[in-house]
Amino acid sequence: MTTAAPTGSSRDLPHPHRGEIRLEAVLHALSDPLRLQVVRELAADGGELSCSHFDLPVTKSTTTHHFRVLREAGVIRQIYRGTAKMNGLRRDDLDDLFPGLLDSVLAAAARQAARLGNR
Amino acid sequence: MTTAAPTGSSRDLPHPHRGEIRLEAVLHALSDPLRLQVVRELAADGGELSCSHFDLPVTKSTTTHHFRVLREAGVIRQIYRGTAKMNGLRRDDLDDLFPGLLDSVLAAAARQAARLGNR
DNA sequence: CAACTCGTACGATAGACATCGTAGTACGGG
DNA sequence: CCCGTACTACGATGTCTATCGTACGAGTTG
Repeated sequence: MTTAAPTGSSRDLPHPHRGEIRLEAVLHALSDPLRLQVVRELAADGGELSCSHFDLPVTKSTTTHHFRVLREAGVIRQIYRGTAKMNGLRRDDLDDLFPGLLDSVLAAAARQAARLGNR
Repeated sequence: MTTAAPTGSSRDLPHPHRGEIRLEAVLHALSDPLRLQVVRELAADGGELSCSHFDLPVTKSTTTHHFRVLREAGVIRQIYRGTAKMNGLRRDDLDDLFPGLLDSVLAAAARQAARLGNR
């Protein structure tokens, strides 16, 4: 299935180059509750998750929109793998540009979730 | 008589209680370039600065707006001192709620400023 | 090929936000 | 007591954003 090629998908998605990632855009991307939740799950998983894995309380159109915001801000990397689109955190790039930032935000999110009664 | 009250000012500004500060609101407040710049200057100073100390490329109305966003997000504390309004970072509260977050953001901002040619 | 799944594109809409200008309020000093 | 300084309040405006619905495109599989 799909031979052994690296998912020779022809559909490519535009990602900002590492040097183009702006702190303000990253913070803005993370300031939305749904997007922050997505990032938390991606971080917890550590690997790649398909868009459909997330059960967000919005329509698919809106989900697409949020994933694009995350991708264009440089927070996640998206690649097509067959019919699914896989999402992964750009940990390497973010840690290189802003050391400790992602971990602090994730820790803060976890802390707040615990404080407010995580469910 | 406010006896030994600190600057017995009668004008009080509404601040969120420590437990009401939301991570998303903080991130959103910091995602604006002007507000991030203000926070950086406040952090660098360490103390309190008046609104008029900042030379932002916007009108005073807009400046007022940005300071209110920062205050309502719980990032800064504002108090009237005579005719001036002094602004200070809520380091204690932020560090307690989200340890390391503020420092990471400040470090990231400094890093990006250096990378993009700070002037 | 046809059907199905996954996700996109586009258009619409309501709300939020950054910005301004003008008019007004609070304080302190001459 | 009047004026200047510092900041606010309000209204207007253009832009951005989150959301939806419907129609479509790309892959996989029967």
